[in-house]
Amino acid sequence: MAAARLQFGANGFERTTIRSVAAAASVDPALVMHYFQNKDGLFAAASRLDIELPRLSGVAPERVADVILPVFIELWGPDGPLMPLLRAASSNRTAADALLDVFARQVAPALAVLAIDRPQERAALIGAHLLGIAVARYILGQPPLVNMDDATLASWLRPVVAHYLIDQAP
Amino acid sequence: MAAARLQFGANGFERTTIRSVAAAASVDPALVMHYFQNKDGLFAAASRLDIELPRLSGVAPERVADVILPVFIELWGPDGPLMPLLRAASSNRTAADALLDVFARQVAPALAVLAIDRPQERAALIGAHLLGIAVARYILGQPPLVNMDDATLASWLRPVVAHYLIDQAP
DNA sequence: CGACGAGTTCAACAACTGTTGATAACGACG
DNA sequence: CGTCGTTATCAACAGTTGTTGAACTCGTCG
Repeated sequence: MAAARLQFGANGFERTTIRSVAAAASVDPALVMHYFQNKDGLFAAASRLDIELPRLSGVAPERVADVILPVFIELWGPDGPLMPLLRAASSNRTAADALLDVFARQVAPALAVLAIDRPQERAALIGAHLLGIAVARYILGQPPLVNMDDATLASWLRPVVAHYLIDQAP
Repeated sequence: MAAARLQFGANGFERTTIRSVAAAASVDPALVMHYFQNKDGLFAAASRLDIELPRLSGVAPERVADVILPVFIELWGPDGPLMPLLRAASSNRTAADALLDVFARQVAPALAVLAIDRPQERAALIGAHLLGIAVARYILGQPPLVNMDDATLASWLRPVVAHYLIDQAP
């Protein structure tokens, strides 16, 4: 399981083979098939996730970025549970849907309680921004974002998140 | 070439086979190999891109979003030339580096002329946000973003881009 | 005509993939 | 003791993939 998570997260779905996962676990490939029937089964098990966000109700909009960012980094970081899904999602509809589901079920509602209107749109925009930072920072490895420390990143994001939550909709 | 671009963009690197590209072009697979030596060669040729951004010098920061967005959509959209690279980048270091190169050479300088300081950081944040919207809208297919029309999206982005360009750095 | 080179096809190789069925170890339990 | 279920391994299959080298077509030029 740990080996599968590691390889799916690092290499994506197609480039991780059942054989390589089994080898990393010092186990026969057929054993992996015995527990999870499919390669899809293995992937599904490896990316099963029950993330929990901090309660946001009562948090001032200007502080939301500071509350969210640590959780965000833990989830999306190189070893975070969402990395396999994100890597796979770019060429796998099922993984993409799983990601959308996580967002719709857990992230959007948490943000929506603070939005003054159009909660879905506002949450989607915040989510897209964070997603972009995850891709740029952890997949592409863009230097300015990799080198930026988390506190600075939070400072940049603070007014943007607040804008998306409470500024007048266009 | 058109078939290759289409398939790389829709399915990513690993899931497009030389055989399927050749078949789509009604051609023998060996012919594809004859022109581009490798599958990598084919991919490189398919994602060779010389994008051109509109000149931004003189544009008011609040208008930058409106100027950039049409170009952005054309580049990152489902059939845009950057989609193959993005899909491949999630499990392919070379593609990721190619994307970073495009950004560093073409996008960042265009944005940097308007930044009041720390141009790399500011450009990277804007780029990450747009990247996130591309992933959420065109790869994941997140409903609120898919359904949002471009003008509304521009309105949301307008103050954010301006903030990243000219607001005081943290 | 004959040679040539570009365009194109054919058949095949070697490697790797997901997947399967048979089959061992082996402790638990009656 | 014998049986059972779990844990594990082995060898092998069928399909696909990137890649290769030989060969065929055909218009051009000498």
